[in-house]
Amino acid sequence: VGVSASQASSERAEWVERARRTLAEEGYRAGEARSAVIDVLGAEGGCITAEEIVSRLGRGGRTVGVASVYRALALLCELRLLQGTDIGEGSVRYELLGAKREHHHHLVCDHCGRTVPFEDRGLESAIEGVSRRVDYSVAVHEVTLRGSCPSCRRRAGVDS
Amino acid sequence: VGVSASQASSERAEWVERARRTLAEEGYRAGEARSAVIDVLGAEGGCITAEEIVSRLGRGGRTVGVASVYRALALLCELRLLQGTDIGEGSVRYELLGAKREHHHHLVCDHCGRTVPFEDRGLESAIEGVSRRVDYSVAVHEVTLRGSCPSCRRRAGVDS
DNA sequence: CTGAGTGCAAACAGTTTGCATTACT
DNA sequence: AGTAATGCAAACTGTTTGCACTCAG
Repeated sequence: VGVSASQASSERAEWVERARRTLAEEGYRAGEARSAVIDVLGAEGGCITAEEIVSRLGRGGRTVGVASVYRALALLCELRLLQGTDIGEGSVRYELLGAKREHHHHLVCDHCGRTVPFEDRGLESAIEGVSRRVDYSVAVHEVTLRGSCPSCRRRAGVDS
Repeated sequence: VGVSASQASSERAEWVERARRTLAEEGYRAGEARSAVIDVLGAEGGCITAEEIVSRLGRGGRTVGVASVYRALALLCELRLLQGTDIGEGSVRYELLGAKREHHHHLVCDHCGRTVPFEDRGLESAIEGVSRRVDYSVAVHEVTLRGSCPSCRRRAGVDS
């Protein structure tokens, strides 16, 4: 359906390794919190919120302060290893950025909140077209599609 | 540039009138706060945050509690007179919904926060295409383009 | 009159910041 | 050793809620 599921785990492992390397190269230390956050991001493959990371870490026995998680996320964004997008749920979801700089967007279920990524070449080129035409110089873009996921639609009868 | 400026004031006046009528028809009372919020929305033509409405009201001498503003906005959204979109600034921007159900999206300046609406047929059809293809049933969509507005670009030299 | 609507202040959620402590390198 | 990184708690922002008061119908 033009929808990409989560990346292969090899890809995610590669991201983790690249993140560590980049951090080191840039002179940042590998502290407990930072490493833990990178591990979770790698394990999850992105599309995750700060809170989800904190709770996942807590469950895994690694107690990490929220502040450190936010600081780690901010740093990874700054180093272009991660990108945060506000899908309008009140919290930001973070996506791994690969070398391929793939653009994907989000499909959000208004009922259960289930969020899945998708990508579409036609959409990208339409956006490129608009970007060229407007007087802002566009650096990034975000697209969110909202509706009902298959299971909520089935469960609730009519959609939306 | 395919960018629509703000609607004609007649259109906004029409919206105000329709909002009042709809509210009355649905059995809601026309209290001070509610009316004031509708007036501001009509005067601004949309693309405004709750806080902006509060401060605009304050400046105009009408003291309205934040809570009432949020409640009025929620009600208008429920009645499909208004649509809130989270552009990722931390606050939600509200747009008047006309009978024409026009789709516009946002161009946000990452430096000064200046937000302008735009519309693009090609983008809409690309989105319709994706919507048809995915397994969610898509009800609404939001697109945000981020970058530098002309004046920030001029002021800061290089963009983004 | 009477309850819908309002304002205030307190509560909340997500995120950020100050600061003393910890632990990479 | 020395400083970057961390954790805690307190601050902050945008939004929501509880509750007594008020005013539109």
